[in-house]
Amino acid sequence: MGDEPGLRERKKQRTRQALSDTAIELFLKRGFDQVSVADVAAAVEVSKPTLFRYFPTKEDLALDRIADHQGEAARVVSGRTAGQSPLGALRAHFHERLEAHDPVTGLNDNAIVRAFNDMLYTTPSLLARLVRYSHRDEELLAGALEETGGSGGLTARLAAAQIITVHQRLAEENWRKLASGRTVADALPEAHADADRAYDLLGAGLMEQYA
Amino acid sequence: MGDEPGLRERKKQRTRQALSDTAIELFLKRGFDQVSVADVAAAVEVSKPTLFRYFPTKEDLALDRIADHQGEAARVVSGRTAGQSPLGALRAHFHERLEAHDPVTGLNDNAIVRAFNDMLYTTPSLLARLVRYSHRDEELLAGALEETGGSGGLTARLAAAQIITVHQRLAEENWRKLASGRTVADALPEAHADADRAYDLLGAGLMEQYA
DNA sequence: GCCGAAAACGCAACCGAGTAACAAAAGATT
DNA sequence: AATCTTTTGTTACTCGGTTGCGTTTTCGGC
Repeated sequence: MGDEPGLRERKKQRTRQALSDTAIELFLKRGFDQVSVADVAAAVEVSKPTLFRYFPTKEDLALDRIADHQGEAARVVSGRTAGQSPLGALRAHFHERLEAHDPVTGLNDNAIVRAFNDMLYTTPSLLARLVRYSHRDEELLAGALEETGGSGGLTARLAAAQIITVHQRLAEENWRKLASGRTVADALPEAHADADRAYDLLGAGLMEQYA
Repeated sequence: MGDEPGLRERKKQRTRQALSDTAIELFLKRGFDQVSVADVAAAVEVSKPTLFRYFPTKEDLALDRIADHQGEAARVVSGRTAGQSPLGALRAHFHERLEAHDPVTGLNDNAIVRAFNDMLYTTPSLLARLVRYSHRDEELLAGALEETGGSGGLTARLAAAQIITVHQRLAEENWRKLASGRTVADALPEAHADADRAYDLLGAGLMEQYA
């Protein structure tokens, strides 16, 4: 019953990791569009078809590093402490991530993370792929919300869509702050305030402002 | 000072139209991925580079027909009657479009429109391109909302993002209804109810349900 | 330790989207 | 009619992604 991965599996993991690492390194150094998949394959000493056996598209090659965040929002809702509301849990979690300078919040000035975010937000095809990822996130979140017995399926889907969208815009806003040269320390209080503003809006609706 | 379009301009318009029409016809008949841009160019008796001088990507070629809806939400807000709230104007407008069976609502069972929507929602690259269109829509709407003096820039952007997202989900929901074989007449009342539900949610927030 | 089945890989050729360079044609201008 | 400008066609190329096929590598049972 020795259930260790086995040699084959370990090699695959290593190849996969090498591809992702090398790709990101090259992308950050020369720019996403200035690096061909053939370049990456050559650098890892692997054939082009092999590369595509690991990653379905060039974009996935670049986004692998953030793919494990899949379903985070759903997990936060499902795993919230008793007596906590879904929205409350999400809000608290976002503030936590902000405090931890989690790259997903857009608020992180590690050089590599910043370069990565810059690449993300300035490369249309990556942004498009990212949208597909968040679409999956949205479905998962909708599922989790429906579990709470809150309301019908449509309501859950609408709520999930709004929440995921707002997260994206908050991250984008934070990235913009840093892109204009500010430091994390400087922008952090504002980021918290923005998040509160966003969650107040999500919770209480747009009526006060726009009706 | 005769300012009529001139022969050259007229020819260009006609070529552009022919490209879009022929492309959509072929796409609907054989499927987006089963038609190459070379096929379209050949059918219009135009060279491939010429085609790309009119449409930057294959996707734009397919989406040209719906491109004129750009900025509709923003126009509704800017052009609302005095005393009407932005949210109220958008809600009323959506109900109107629903009643008119406007394709943008997803609720239209004309054979061609349905085939077009099916193509849209089942072709990832088209969906991705559509996302970019709505991103522009969102910016325009955010601008219009800011004009109303409602609130700060971030609030306007968040509100715009939520509104556009909700529109998309409503259209998707309506498309789903028809895709499962129902008729417009049958689904229309539900679609109105869904829209009201969505706008209630937008206006009053998610608090009642999820907090 | 050996051997057969699977899995993974490399190679080479291919397809389709999109672009560049330059020459040819057609509309506009005087 | 001669000229200038805009648009077009041709050819050839790059790059992302796929396919077919033969070869190597690992795994499992013996």
